[in-house]
Amino acid sequence: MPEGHVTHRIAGMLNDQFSGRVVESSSPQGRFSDSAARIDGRVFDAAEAWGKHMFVGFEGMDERVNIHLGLLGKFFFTAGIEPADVPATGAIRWRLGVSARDGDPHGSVVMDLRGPNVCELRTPDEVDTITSKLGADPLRGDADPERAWARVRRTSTPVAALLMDQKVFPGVGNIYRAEVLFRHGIDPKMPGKFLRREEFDAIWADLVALMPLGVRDGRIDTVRPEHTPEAMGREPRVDKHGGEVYVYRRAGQPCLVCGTPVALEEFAGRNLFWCPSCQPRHRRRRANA
DNA sequence: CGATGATGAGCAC
DNA sequence: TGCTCCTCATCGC
Repeated sequence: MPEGHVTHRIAGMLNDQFSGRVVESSSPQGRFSDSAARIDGRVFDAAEAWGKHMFVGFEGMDERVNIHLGLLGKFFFTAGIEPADVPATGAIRWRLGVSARDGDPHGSVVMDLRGPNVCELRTPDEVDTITSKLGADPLRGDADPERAWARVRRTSTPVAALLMDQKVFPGVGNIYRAEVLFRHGIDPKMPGKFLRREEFDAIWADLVALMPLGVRDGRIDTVRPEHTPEAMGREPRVDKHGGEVYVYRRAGQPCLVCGTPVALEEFAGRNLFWCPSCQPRHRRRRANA
């Protein structure tokens, strides 16, 4: 259930909680037996996030475990992973590839990984290959927006597709895509080459500002102060995705800004949400290329 | 109690 | 573009 904020949030939690600890690892479903066996009994070193990918390293081991949650994967921790819940001494246990039928993590089991797309060992070269194919991650301090702009400015690909392209905006997923386009009043179907530089800069700056809030809070909130439930005197959003948003999964409901029903269309196999009024169909513009 | 869909993405055609 | 894989809450009968 992850966009990049989840990957970065969990990498931070692992580093906070498990640094220097001996990890005992199993793969109850057998799907990730190789990875589990390789790290079993090793000392956790550090986890690093790149977009939606995570790399988990152990002392004395060049390879790292590459985890990608896909659409359905999720981490579970004992009782919210407060320090008090992690046994102070001895080995801690991770279960890589379990289901709800195996029960929630308990006792010395402090972390479960359910349903990830990927949980594989990677050599340093393989890690480089993966990360070199990703664009500049707005959640990484060293991210250079010129890499994304170089692609955006010269393609007829719609911005809605570019935002989902991990080679351009790694870590961005369906929620951040819909919300950032809404926040800047941009037609999702606008070709990248029609995006003005100042619009691109505003989108990039917004991702750099918004995504860390998702990392901090563990949910995606994108509404501006004047559109919060308190400010508008409306009921808060109740669905379990949690965050207060403008258009994501609000098809048919009135736009929080103008009241127009939020639109929904299947686009490249994914649900695309937008406000037809706040994000009017683009007029042809001078191309950037 | 089966069907559905969902914050993803690689691959075949 | 469509199929595939993964999990499980939610929905309709």
